[in-house]
Amino acid sequence: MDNQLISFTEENYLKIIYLLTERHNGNEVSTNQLAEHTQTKAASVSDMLRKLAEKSYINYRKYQGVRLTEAGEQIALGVIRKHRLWEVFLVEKLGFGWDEIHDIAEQLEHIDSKELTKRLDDFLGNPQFDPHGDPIPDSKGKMPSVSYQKLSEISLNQSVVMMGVSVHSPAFLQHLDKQQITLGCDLKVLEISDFDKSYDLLLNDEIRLFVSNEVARNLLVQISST
Amino acid sequence: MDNQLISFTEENYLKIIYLLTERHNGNEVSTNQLAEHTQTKAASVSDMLRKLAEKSYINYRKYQGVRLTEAGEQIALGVIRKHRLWEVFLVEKLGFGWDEIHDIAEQLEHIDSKELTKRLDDFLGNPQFDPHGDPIPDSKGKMPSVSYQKLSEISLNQSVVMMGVSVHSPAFLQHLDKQQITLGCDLKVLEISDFDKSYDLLLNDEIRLFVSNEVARNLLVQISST
DNA sequence: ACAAAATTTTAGACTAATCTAAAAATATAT
DNA sequence: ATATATTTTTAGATTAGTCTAAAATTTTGT
Repeated sequence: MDNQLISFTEENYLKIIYLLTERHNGNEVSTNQLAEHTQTKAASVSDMLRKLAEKSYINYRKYQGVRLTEAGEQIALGVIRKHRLWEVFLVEKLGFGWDEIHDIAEQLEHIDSKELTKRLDDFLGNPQFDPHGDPIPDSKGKMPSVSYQKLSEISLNQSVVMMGVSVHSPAFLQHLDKQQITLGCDLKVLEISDFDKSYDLLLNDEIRLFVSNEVARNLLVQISST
Repeated sequence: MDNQLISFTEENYLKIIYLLTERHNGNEVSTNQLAEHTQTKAASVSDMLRKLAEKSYINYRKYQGVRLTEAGEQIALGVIRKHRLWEVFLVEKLGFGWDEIHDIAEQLEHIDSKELTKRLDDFLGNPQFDPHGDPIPDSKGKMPSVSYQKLSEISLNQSVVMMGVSVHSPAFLQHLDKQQITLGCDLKVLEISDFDKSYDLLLNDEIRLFVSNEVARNLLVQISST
């Protein structure tokens, strides 16, 4: 519609490169990591990287991993923007659970229409965060700044607000649902077990809750301002 | 998501075969017609028809044109259902004009998630017709029955309700917008010119309006019950 | 520091969807 | 009714994205 020059597949690679770079604090992404996340083999990734480098979407030195160029990053951010806006739509307007939306948004993120994205954004009230707490880039590709900490880095007796998750698997999200841990809820660290580093929490000043260290490492929180 | 077995492209062919068959009152669709509507060449269509026949989505005898099987029709109706539901969404929820939605719906119609379609349908209030007046098949593939006539078949002094269009080009739709002819409006045939068969109409019992025979042939109407 | 292990790239092949050019079948027109 | 025109199919290529197997490069462990 707005852009005939880049394929569905290329968009996907650029998106994944962006997200993995972010996860590695800006370090290069390796071929094998990409193969894992694109559900393909390393050989296929090598081919695609050659192609993306040719089109100047990435900086690529053989055997040395890969980084997005400014052009590549803008495309990645556009795809991520659409993905997260559609996730908001699916949850806020259609009533999906946060554990059900990823695969649908993976499809919707490639719908190509600037006008649609703009109107969807307005329809949703220009949200800054998606249902998992991930920031939504604006139409210029600017990310809302976030400063989350892992719950596993919070000290005893500290109260925090639940702001996001660093794992998006349905299993993890459903686990949180079962414990009534939702975006925006209040958590206070009552005790950290010496034995297994599991957390004893107070949820919303009411309910005692135990979560494993695995859970604590994947919950993103912010120190309460109150 | 729900169906790995059929490609985007195959879905498109089946949809187009359905719509052309309908337009030809159930007669076979020719290779050249398909080439025109798929924006490809006859040779490519021949290949695809062989493939679709192999998968039992169509009945195909070389040189004799093509017709959908029950299986093919169900797939076509599913795609058409999604296309028309998304069109309702774009107009009713996002405020698009009826002339702006076709190309976006062409993309959205291939999003594969039964649950999404179901929830979208509910969100929109289970509409029976899209913004062009076309009927929306239900989840079982059943089309709401319609009995429209062309305005060009209506006799003098008859009052009718505007129910749909048989051409969806932005130019035609914008032309109707300019004349304030909208779905559901009231039209009375005041005079038909002997010279060029153009129509002198009364719109909503208020406004005199002249439309060409070309327009009259592409407006679908129903005799007013009042 | 260098052999072994791991990773990455290249080579060659496959599939889906498309194309052009040529051959085959059908339709048409005097 | 038969020559001509039109339509459709086949043959042979092309491109995007993928694969396996083998070669090249980098990393790791002692």
